[in-house]
Amino acid sequence: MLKLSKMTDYAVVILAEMASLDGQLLTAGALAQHTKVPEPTVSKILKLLVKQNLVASTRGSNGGYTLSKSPNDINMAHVIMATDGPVTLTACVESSGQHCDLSDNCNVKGKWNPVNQAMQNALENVSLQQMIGGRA
Amino acid sequence: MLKLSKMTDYAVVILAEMASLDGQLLTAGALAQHTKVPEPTVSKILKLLVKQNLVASTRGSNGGYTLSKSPNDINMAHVIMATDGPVTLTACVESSGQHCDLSDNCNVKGKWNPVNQAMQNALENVSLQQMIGGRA
DNA sequence: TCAATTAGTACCGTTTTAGTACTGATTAAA
DNA sequence: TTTAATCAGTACTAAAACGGTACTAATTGA
Ligand code: FES
Ligand code: FES
Repeated sequence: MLKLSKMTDYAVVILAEMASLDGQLLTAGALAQHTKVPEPTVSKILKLLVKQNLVASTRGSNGGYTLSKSPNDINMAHVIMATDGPVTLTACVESSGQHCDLSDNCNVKGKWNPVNQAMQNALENVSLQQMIGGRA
Repeated sequence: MLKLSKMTDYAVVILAEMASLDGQLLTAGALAQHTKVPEPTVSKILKLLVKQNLVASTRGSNGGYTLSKSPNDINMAHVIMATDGPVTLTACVESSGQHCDLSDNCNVKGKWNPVNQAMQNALENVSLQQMIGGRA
């Protein structure tokens, strides 16, 4: 249905909360309370975001999470990559690595690539800062 | 994963085949043979496309399907609408009609709307003609 | 009447997704 | 050194979405 997963939706809400309290080290539990997203899910998402270096974690007692970049430098394409994997509109997009059954006698082979790229670009041009209402 | 369904993928392949044989009345079976898409699936997709007035059907013996518009006037957003429903990136996009659990204290409410619109526009600007390789 | 063909609906099996649970590693503080 | 808090990683389960199929009804030309 050309939709984002709930994970991505949640991830943006969580990131937005972190941005609004920038600099603070927040635990998964605290973020769950603030955002009303179930805590185990928050934890799961934060781990994914750490892997993409969108947030930094501090382990141990008094640990927590904080943004590892400025909200201006975090874009939606990157967040989606973290939670849902790369943007690949169809199985036959080059970057997908997958093989399409129809590729032998397909009359639209490769034609999705530029469309896919356009989507990617559009998402890269939306920053977390914009998602929390800022202009820049 | 921000991907299109296989249905949409197939639909475009089928439409492209129809475009390349423009004017001819083609049965679901014939299109299945040409495209290698399983026939029942072809039938299902054609029915969806008829509902959106992208193809016209003729019933009865010697019946079949044909494009109801020029390939220039068929765009990907419309095809996606036929096979997957409207483009709604997240549950909280205005046009989705759905209600988001987090909407009460959500700090990114409504912020997906322009992004969603950008996607929609990008898809509207890709015609079937372009998908079959034509410039215009 | 008969055969071809689309229309509509309903169903099932598989895959994907969301959510949960559990164990292990790290760190600060008592 | 012990304890408690916290993140890391993995594995599992339940629910939803999706792809595919089957079946019946309606339409039309011969
Ligand atoms: S639909 Fe996959 S290669 Fe064309
Ligand atoms: S995430 Fe749904 S309203 Fe904000």
